[in-house]
Amino acid sequence: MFTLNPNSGIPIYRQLMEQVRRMVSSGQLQPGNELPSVRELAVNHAVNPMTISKAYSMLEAEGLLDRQRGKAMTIALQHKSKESKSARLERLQPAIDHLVMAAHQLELSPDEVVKVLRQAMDKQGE
Amino acid sequence: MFTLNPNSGIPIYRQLMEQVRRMVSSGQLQPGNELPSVRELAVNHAVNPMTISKAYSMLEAEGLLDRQRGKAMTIALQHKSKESKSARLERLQPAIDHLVMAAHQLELSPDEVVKVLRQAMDKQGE
DNA sequence: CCTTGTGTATTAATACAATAATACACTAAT
DNA sequence: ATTAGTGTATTATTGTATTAATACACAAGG
Repeated sequence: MFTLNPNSGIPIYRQLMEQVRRMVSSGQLQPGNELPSVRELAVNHAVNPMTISKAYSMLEAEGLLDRQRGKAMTIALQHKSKESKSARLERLQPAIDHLVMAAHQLELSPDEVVKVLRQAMDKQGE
Repeated sequence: MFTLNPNSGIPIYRQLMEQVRRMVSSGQLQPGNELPSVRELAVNHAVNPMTISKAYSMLEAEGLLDRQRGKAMTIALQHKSKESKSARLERLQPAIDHLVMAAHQLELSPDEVVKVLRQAMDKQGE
């Protein structure tokens, strides 16, 4: 469900927070939906449960998640179920900017970058 | 010359290492070229000199940089001046992969992503 | 009731990233 | 020779990320 890379340099709990935010933004996670349990995610990704819990707690502090004792975390009910396309494009912007910077430093043209991007995006189911 | 973001989560010295590697890969930095001084970069980016030095030292350990006492770091002479397009595309791949993941989670289509990517890339000089 | 499953608090330990303030060895130009 | 400019080593300190091992309070189902 999530992609956590322990070697990317980005803290694991931040990777998870970003991905939950994005899936809520798109509506793949809807208000009321339960998130995977802390222990399940921890085992699946070979990570300490407290690392997952830290991400969940911070998302709750943001108001994105609801917490009920003894139950799984859920997407906060008062949250808009799907953001506009422009809002989602804004969330994409950091990844765009990073790619553009890398492409310029590598002296790769827009056409070349777009080509490999389309190849990567078309591999939907794999 | 470089773009260092202290809030990205990625360690500053790793950001710098990646960018030097890319600019050598493209030939924007050629064998024998001098890098900006540690102190200059540190001041420009409001960062500790030792953080820059750490990046330089690790790149020297990789064989990418040459070091002469009392002089600026230079791009290693025995380094191929420009990598092939396929090698540069490989270096771009992590940024592509990250963008693709984000786009899927945001449920943005290839066309939508390509559109904003082209807009961002066409802002060459600003 | 009891068991299993929620998230979380606690304490300790480890590792890493970054800063700060000095100091050193060296080069190059004045 | 002096000065300014290289990178680097050193020591100390701070903050953060992560792991580990327990333990707690609660919910839900048998």
